[in-house]
Amino acid sequence: MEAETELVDRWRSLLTSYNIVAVQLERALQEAHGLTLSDFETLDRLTTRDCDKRRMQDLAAAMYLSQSALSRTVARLEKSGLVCRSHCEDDRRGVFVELTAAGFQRHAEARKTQIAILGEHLATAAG
Amino acid sequence: MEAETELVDRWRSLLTSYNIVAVQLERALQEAHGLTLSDFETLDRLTTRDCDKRRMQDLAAAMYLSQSALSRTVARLEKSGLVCRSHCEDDRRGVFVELTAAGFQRHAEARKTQIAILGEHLATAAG
DNA sequence: CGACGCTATATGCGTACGCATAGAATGACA
DNA sequence: TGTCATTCTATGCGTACGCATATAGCGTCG
Repeated sequence: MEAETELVDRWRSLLTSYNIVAVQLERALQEAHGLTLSDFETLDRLTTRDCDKRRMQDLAAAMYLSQSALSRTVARLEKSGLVCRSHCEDDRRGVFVELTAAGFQRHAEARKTQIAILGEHLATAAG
Repeated sequence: MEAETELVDRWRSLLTSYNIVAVQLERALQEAHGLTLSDFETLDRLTTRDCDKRRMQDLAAAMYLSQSALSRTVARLEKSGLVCRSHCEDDRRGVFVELTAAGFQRHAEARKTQIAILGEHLATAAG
């Protein structure tokens, strides 16, 4: 089947593009801001929506992380003072995650790094 | 800058596409064949070249893995009997990695799973 | 030959991950 | 109200990862 090798080639290409960018981005965010890629993505989800307060499940649905990984990511961010968690009043199983001022600021700084890395490596990677 | 948001959008798109496929592929390979995505990619690199015997450094260069991760991946594969390692005679620092018969077979089976998952999720993911 | 710098691979260590499950709160129904 | 299935988040556990470093072999220059 020719379709099979074409499919595999497309995947290989996606894999390569992703990793070229992700490796650089991960390293840059860690060194410059002490953030994991997941940390940054989580902050990013919290800024790019209309409301800065979101339930865990909404975040989880929008992200690629497993539920447990997201829980720990938010725990890390809270420990660093970048977000805070509060119980939802209507449904007390739920947890709201909210950006702090420090979280806003850290995200804004990290975004500059992100843009720089993307400019440097995404064009190359994506062809 | 409009160029910035366009750049970020492209990255977000790449990130999403990659993860949709990678998550499914990782799970399917693990469940059906007991292989990590890295395991499979390593086997794949060993079959798709003219020669089935490659040095670690050649593998490392072709892959996204760090050197240490590749070393451990090959160790796993050897423990499972899918590859074997042998010292290079010309340069005894070097290590050759060679597919075993079992490795060939496992790869061939896993490739069917790969194709199936790609067919199912790559089109959707890549749009 | 001997010391030194360089390269190739392996390993100690700490971290983020996913899976399975625990724990807490909800809603429905007897 | 009491029970029970369900939903939402957190956590125990084992695994793969990257970074830094150890180990082993190479080549050069004296």
